[in-house]
Amino acid sequence: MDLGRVQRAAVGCFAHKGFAATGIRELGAAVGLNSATLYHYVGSKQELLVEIMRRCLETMIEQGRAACAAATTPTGQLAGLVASHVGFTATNPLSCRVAEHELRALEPTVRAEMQALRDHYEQLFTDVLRRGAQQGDFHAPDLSLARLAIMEMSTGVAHWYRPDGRKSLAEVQHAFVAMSYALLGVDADPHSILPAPPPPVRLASEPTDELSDQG
Amino acid sequence: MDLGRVQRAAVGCFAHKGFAATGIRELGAAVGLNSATLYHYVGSKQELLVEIMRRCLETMIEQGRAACAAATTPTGQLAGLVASHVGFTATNPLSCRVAEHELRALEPTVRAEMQALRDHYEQLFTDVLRRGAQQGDFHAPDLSLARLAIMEMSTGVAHWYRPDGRKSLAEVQHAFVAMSYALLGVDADPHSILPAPPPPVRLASEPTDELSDQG
Amino acid sequence: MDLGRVQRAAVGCFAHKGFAATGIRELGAAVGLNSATLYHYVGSKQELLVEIMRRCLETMIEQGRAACAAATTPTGQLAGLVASHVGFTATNPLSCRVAEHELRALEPTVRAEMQALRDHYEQLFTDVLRRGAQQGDFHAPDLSLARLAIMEMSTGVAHWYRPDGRKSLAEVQHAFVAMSYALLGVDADPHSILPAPPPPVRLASEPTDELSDQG
Amino acid sequence: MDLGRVQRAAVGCFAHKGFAATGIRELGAAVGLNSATLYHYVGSKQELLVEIMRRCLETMIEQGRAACAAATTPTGQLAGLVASHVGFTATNPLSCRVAEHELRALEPTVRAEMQALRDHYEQLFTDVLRRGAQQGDFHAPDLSLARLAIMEMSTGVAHWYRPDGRKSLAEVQHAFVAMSYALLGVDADPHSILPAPPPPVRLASEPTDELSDQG
DNA sequence: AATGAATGAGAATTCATTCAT
DNA sequence: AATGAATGAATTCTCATTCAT
Repeated sequence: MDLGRVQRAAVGCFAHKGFAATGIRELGAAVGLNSATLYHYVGSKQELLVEIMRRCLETMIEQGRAACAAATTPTGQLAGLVASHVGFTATNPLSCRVAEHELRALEPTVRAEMQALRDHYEQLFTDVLRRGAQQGDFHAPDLSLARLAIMEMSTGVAHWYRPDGRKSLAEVQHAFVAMSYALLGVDADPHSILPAPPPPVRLASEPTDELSDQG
Repeated sequence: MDLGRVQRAAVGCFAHKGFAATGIRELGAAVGLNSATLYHYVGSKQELLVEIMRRCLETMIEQGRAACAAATTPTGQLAGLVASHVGFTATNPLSCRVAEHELRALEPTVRAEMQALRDHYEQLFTDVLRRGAQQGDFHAPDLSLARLAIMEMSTGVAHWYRPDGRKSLAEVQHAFVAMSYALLGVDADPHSILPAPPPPVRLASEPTDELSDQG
Repeated sequence: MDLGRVQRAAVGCFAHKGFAATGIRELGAAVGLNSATLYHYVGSKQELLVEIMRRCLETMIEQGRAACAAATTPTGQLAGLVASHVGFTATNPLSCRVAEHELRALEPTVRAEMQALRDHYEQLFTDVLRRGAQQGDFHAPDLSLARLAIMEMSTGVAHWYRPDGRKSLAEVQHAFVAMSYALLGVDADPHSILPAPPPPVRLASEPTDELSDQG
Repeated sequence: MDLGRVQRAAVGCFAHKGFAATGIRELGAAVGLNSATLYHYVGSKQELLVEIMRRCLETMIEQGRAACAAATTPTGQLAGLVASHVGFTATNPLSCRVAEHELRALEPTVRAEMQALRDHYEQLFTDVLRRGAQQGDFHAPDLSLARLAIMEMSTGVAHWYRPDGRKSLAEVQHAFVAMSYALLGVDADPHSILPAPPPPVRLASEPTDELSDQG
């Protein structure tokens, strides 16, 4: 029994029913513990959520930064960012959904902290887009609209991606890079630019199967 | 005092705090009623949510269908669908968010009903895309991926659009049609194809100002 | 059903079992209410205690001040104070015990407020003793020790007085004035000095019989 | 690590927060032990309290009896009893407060046992007073009232005495004997009668400093 | 001697809902 | 149309205690 299992059960429940609708007893049942025992692993229901979200957002930032550093041109960096984002989201769809939707469940202080992490992450995209536009690589009529579109469609991967689905992760990543290029009027071939994306990182909080998230 | 006000308060609360985290007393307070009095307007908390969601989804379908009927080519129909979707979402962002996120709060029976409405709505997009692909108007490497991307990015409008923002609604609609065309490899000029979109419909459940959704 | 009944039940329980050991369900049962219904009358368990204590202490101060004002000499004022204190304590023994013992159950802020009221009350005694000593009416070797002794023994009335006991309230009051005089070396006859003490004030929080404080 | 330290921590907590409001984990923390380890020293929370109270009450009885035996006249015995009581109370104020207030926390059986000890102790005072009255040494209008007053004011020492205070223990003892004489109309000089009181006994359960009773 | 993990019972409080007025 | 009073069920979290290690 370890914290990881508790987090996985929590993410399973939070993603499917929402934080507020998930009871602490339910979480205990999902890992086979009395609800009181959960408090040996977790300070409170809210702290449990915060740890999950923080780790998720911090990892996204790390991965995004690494992807930016791995390329030298804005075009390449954007490809890396999108591939990283899609890869991470597809690998940790439930954790990402929780991190996306449950900001509102947090008390103001921690909410601000988490919001800052998310803002920091989005800034990676904003910066790359700005640099690419300055260099004349991107030709979108409205850059900030394009950024929003790219981020929304990529984040949406969490809503439908299944690891056993019709397309491999690499294919999905490639398709989203191509779509991002299309949105930005980049005529380069994504294949030729995108470096082999690093293997996806799986969070400790991401449920490993579909068994633990029922209820 | 009427049902509309109750629904607007509810949508304000549900969108900002989530259905499960919103108390019935809180809703009463938001419209200046004792919680018991709410039950004169509403059968139960869940029914309140269901009515809101149903009206929202049904209207989306209506509008989507009308947009399809107003054009004769898949290219034009897609433009109409996207413009309609963006227009509706931007006009009713909170209602749309509720309809999008709170399916999970419903009991199985109604949830299935609502899910069916949503599926029906998405089918409008799927159909247009299929027809357009058959006619050779759309050239996306993966059509279903393109559909998901278009829907996610358009629905995302609910997350950031502000009526008093930098861009007019018509501009945003136009930009999203253009981006959809870009994703589908359509080289037509959206301006020349897009019929003047009908004026946006505002739901009775959509809060009218920013005052009622605090707390 | 009113707040008074709730307070009486609470004082009965708090006096006999202590605040911390008294459950909210128990309180509900004592007044014949579901525990949830208690929250219509009371903000929280702690607020219930605070209201009881505040009213008790404020009344003690009022009564003590009135007793001081009713006499012109320190000797007479002391008699009035002691008679008032004993009368009030004997009339509201359970409320007084709660006000005496449960300061520790309060959160720092309210505790400080209640402590201030108690200090204020004790100051009445301190002032009278000082004035009497200055005038040469009191001849105790140590005045502050005498004050402590007088207050402790008078407050102790709450621990043993029974309205149906062997002595009438007036007799007990008289005896305590006499004992206070003895402690202070006053040789006046209490009978001749003590004005007829005003009828004792009964708090709304004081249980009216021995029926409601079991459990 | 020994039982004494555990008892001292317990008395510190019980005196300041009350038995019911003190958690077993808190006690463990106060002595630097895991709460489970406490159960090597103590059978249960209640047993811990009982041992403390029993030892306290038994010692009071012993000391009181010895004081009575050390004098031959009721006047002298009373002086001894009061001096002993005040000395013991001032030396073990926290233990005495616990023994005084927490009877109510005990289950009926042990409560009866402890109550019997307390009754036994009070009987020492009652007996001396009765004998003194029979011999014409004491002239109080109401003897049982006088006994209550003497005991309450002496026990009250636990509420305010500080070893580093303005008066020495011997001075306080002497003052209380003198006040008792005053209450009983004894005109003897306490100085001439009171035998040198034995050195005060300190209980193993009495906290040794002000450090251990915080929290 | 010491502890981390575990638990059933119970703590205070809030919930959606009902109903007499 | 509106509400205060009422409640059973549920909430998060803490309790004293046990036990394998």
